[in-house]
Amino acid sequence: MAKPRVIYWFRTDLRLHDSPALKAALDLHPEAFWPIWTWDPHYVYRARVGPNRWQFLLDSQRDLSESLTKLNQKSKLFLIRESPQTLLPKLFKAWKVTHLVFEKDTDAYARDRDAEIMRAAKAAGVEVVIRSGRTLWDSDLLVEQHHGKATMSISQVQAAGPKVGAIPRPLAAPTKIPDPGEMPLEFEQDVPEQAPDLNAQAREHGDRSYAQLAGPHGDFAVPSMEELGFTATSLHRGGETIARKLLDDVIANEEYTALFEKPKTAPTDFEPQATTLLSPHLHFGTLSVREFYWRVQDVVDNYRGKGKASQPPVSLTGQLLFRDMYFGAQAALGHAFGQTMYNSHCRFIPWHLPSKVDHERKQVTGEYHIDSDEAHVWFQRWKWGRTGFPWIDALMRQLRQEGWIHHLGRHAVACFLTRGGCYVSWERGAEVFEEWLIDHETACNAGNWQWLSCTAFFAQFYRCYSPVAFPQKWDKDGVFVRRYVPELAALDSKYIYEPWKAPIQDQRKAGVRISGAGEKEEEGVYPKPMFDFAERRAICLDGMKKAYHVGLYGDDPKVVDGSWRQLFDDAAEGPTEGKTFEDAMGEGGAMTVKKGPAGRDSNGDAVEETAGRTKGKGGETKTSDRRTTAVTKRKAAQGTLDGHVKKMKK
DNA sequence: CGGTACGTTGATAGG
DNA sequence: TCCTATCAACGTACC
Repeated sequence: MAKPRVIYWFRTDLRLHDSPALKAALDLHPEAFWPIWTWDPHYVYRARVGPNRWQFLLDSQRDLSESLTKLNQKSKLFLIRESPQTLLPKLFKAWKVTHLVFEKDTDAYARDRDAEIMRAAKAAGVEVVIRSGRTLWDSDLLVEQHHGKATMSISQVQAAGPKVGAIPRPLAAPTKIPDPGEMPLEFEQDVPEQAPDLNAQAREHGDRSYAQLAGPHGDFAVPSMEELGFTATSLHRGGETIARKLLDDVIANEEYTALFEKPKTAPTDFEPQATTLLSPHLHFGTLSVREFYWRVQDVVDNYRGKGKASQPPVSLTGQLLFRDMYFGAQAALGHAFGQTMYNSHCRFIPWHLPSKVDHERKQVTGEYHIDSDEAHVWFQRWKWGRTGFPWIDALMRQLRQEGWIHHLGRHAVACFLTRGGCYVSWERGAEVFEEWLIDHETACNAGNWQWLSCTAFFAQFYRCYSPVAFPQKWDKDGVFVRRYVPELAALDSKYIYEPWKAPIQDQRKAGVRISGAGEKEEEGVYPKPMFDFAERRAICLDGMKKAYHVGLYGDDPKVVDGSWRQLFDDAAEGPTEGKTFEDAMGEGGAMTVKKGPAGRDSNGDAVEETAGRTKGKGGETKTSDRRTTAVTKRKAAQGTLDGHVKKMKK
């Protein structure tokens, strides 16, 4: 029998410590061992990845590569620039590979990709070895122990997890690795199609990373930011070395580790932030989640200090349980988990700016309908931190610059965009997070957006975050706002969260004018709030109540074919303008993407929104005209309704 | 079936 | 500063 010639395919596990898959690969005692990374065009062009996450990835790859070289001078992370689906079959042959080893990835795209790779490996006579290592428990086994259903609450995870088994103690890092074999690349490179490149807007020039299979110097090196055309702004850097140092620092502080309660940490803290900043390392696998778990758990078990150690779900280990919960939901629901349409667990709410859907594939296309110009403006102002609400704007600017905001900050901006302000689809917000977060994790992002928008996991929509009151719990003087919205740095504390209330003299004294709608950045000017929050909150609350009463889910035939509109017609209250959109879903067709450009968003190239460039559709229906009028009237009535109701009750 | 307790992180008024 | 009840009210688990 031939001696094992093993490709170890790094993907979600850029580390040497505690990697079950890496251990399995080395336990084969390979004659040749190639640690590789395939530069996947799906990630480069079709996923939304902003400059700061690119920087974090390249950091992580370089650090791993150096660590591999320390174990064997001849080895490194060999980065090959081609789609794995086309590349790996060629490598199997050219390098006489006997085994392919990788860590299990339950993301919807990854499952499709890996199934294809496994078919190719079978055809080539290559044995595939897969190990779970990304979560506390194998997500598929977790689902199995939860009776084959999506894990939708933390108690379900706490019940099903132990049935899968005890969380394994971390494995040691390898102390040596075998030599790589010869690496002939005597085959054609399949150069990927760039378009559509969802990251084109953020690049300074076109992507150049596919110039050669082994990179511009033929040395299998990690691409540079320059090749990709990005400039990062974040100081949060990647790599296993940094991850382990961060973890050591957390663990060294026994009190912090043992007493940690997430809801009590301050979203307004910066330098240092109130939470661990380890999430991006979990995402790239530069830190093992099980190692994190046990290092924390050992501190908790031995804690004899003041107070009682905190417990899940608020404790540090509780945070990891949530991560496994979202992974379990995604493992059970697949592609549908990342969208409303066809998602059996996601409530249908007639949000503005709904996703366009390819009904053949039952997947969203990445584009969206502009059903309301007003909502679209609100969305853009939210994204770019110009809503006129300093708390929201500070968070969104911190997110763009640093790629990270505190969990409760994410709650604040997510609630504001969806059920507590703009009534815009959670999918729009999730896309912005996907692009800008350095710790973006598909499962957690989709899950958390569903949670905050009260479409799944959480239903108490009447608990609404105020952009004025909420941050004052931690930061009365608005130090956080002054840091990220420097226009307001000198404003008196009593106006810091509501600058529109500052008298002209106070504005002048602070060197800022509260004026305009934030169309463009102007020295010394901060926009007026884009709406009356109390009024919007009431309208949204009413819309949520109505939508909950109707009780549709994303996989309901009425949602899919557009006939849901009839259910909202008569008693429609609040923001059901969603139904004015000239969406072809109403005809039940899969033609949502096909209709020609026209309509009101044809001039809307303000949609710098990645796949945006939403081509609208012409042709308002009679119904929608009627609807628009009705809604306008209703809006006016409701603005005052909230106040009246309250006063009457008192 | 009915009632009740609970659910990681709301806002507000009042003690 | 910290605690409580109220606001108007969600779904789920469990007795």
